[in-house]
Amino acid sequence: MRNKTEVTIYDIAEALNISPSTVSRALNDHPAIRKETKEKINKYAREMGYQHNSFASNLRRKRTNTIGVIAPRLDSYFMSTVIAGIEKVASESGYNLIISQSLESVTKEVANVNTMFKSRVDGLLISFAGDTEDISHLDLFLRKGISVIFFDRVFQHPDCTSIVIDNFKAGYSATTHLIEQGCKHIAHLTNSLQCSVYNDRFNGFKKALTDAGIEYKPELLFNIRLNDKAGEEAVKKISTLHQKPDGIFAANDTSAVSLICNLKSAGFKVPQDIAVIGFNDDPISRYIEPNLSTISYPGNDMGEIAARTLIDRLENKQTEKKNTIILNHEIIMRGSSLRKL
Amino acid sequence: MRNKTEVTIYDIAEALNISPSTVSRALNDHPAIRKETKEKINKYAREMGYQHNSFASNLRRKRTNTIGVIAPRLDSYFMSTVIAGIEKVASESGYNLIISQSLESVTKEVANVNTMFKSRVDGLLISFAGDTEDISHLDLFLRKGISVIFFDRVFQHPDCTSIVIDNFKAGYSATTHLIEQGCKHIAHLTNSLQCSVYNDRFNGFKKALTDAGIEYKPELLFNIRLNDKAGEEAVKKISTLHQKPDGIFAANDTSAVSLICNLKSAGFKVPQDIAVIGFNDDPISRYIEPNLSTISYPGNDMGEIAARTLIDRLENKQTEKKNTIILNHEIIMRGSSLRKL
DNA sequence: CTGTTAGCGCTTTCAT
DNA sequence: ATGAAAGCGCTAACAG
Repeated sequence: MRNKTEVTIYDIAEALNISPSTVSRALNDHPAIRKETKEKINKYAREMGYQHNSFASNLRRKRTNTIGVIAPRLDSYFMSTVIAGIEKVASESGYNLIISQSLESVTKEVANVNTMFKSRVDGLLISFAGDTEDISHLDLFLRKGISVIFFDRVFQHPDCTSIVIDNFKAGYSATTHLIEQGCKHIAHLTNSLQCSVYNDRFNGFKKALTDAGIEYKPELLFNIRLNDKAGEEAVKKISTLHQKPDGIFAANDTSAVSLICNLKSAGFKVPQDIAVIGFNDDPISRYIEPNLSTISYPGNDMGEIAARTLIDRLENKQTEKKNTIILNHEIIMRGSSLRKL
Repeated sequence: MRNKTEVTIYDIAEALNISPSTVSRALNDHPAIRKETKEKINKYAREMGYQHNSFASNLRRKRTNTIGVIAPRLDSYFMSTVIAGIEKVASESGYNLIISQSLESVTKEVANVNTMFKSRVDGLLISFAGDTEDISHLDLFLRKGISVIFFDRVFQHPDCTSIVIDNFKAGYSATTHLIEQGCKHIAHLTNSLQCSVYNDRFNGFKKALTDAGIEYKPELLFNIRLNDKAGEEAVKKISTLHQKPDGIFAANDTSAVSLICNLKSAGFKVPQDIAVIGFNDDPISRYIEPNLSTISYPGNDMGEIAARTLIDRLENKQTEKKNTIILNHEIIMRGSSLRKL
């Protein structure tokens, strides 16, 4: 497909009667090349339509200037802001990105990790699938000393920095907010607790209850898939309960919105009968009626910091090596939880 | 960072006392290698943790087995389904993906195209930014005979196949649906008409009006950015009109949903005062109240077909070379447009 | 400041 | 069915 007549540094060298190494250095802005020489070379290279061949370069330098990103899904609002943040920092620093999604399956995650390894990424950013139980699939990276940074859905590992928000505290805040609104019988809608973020939110939830003198009732913990069908299932579960909850903390906005819809269809008033708070500050939270209270999640910051941390390490600009970096969250109060309006 | 002791085909060759070429062939499942030899080599390679070095391979073969994808945005529901479709077909056929977004800016699009070219993708899939006026930035691809396929937001070009839905027909259907619901004074909310999809929808809109004996009124064409602020601006424009519209066809769901919210805040009843139909069948259309009528847009199919078309061409499995492939759409009727319910 | 030279790891023609 | 050898385009010692 490609034309055979690619312009190489040899062509430039020959035409300008200098050596290929000088051309290479000039093109890479090496300090030890005279300014005029550089200009001459750059000008000619541009004229000839020279294109840097990164394969040859990578092969030689044993680096790729590429960062791998693996996320559970790409198509949530939160994740798309994270990716945007990563992309910004990476491209500013001259790194390319390879992005893939595990679709919440550890099997695909393992495959993705292997692909990233074969692509010889210089470093890896990863947020784990919901059913990932251990991180031995990262061993091939860690054994070779290739940097791996976790974000959002993390595990504890001595060699890997994690970028997170304080999900415990956020879960605590969300629950406390419902309690302050007069809720006494609060349910929690969440995914498998295997996943760090959900487990932390759940623990924050429990602690808030305890601190308020409310007993935690296991039948009010709904473990379901937090997608757009979540509300349906949750309402089904609620209908089987003698005492209905008067407040629900949903661990993400997708499920919270679905929940509000289904609660309304089932005849519950939100927030009068049941108050709802979500998690993520997804734009949809501003369209549902009543507008959804939620926890804002700084996706952009998370992406930028994750990428910056990785790149600093790649370039040995290590500041202090922290094991966990915790970002701030905020609670956003809207109609769905404001019972005393 | 990387360990120095990468296992190469030379290491394997030496250990097994055969030539590197045989190892290379065996690893690539070349037919002219004895089965036992292959097995021996594969076994040893696995044991030694051999990893194929695609840079060396790419350098030598002058192919990358990589497809580039450029989209205006990654974070819409529609686009994420397209990407999912592309990824499925590409990975099934052994191709990697490089994905980037133009963020609706032709400047960034040009930069992305150049990056893709430097990355030496084997082929390119592209959907254009809203302000792209011509496609001369693709010349460096076309001049070298590298395949480019357009999807969704397309231009006409003799060398490039376009994968689209029939936006004219869809715009016609959407408008006709409003007319059938009794609307006589219909507005159209759309982006810059420079963009193929919006222009076609607009023309369908106009034709439907004409066919129904309704005069097209330029003051009912609202050219604005179709984001979550669109509704606000549209309602502002509506408030300046003597005769309010009784139906609005919005060219995407994001703007339609924002519009419904703002119409309601402004005291209009939807659909009684103003009926609304959107475009895309974004999940949010099922949450807004009343639920949004819309046009379903087969993102997954579009992605799969685009990738398949490109890969077939890369591998010279060209069936008939079509210039445009048109996918079917469907009209989805929900509450927001159903005035006679 | 610039040139010489030797690979990086792989594929592939040509030869056997 | 296998091997020898050349070279993809670039970089980086080392030498001057």
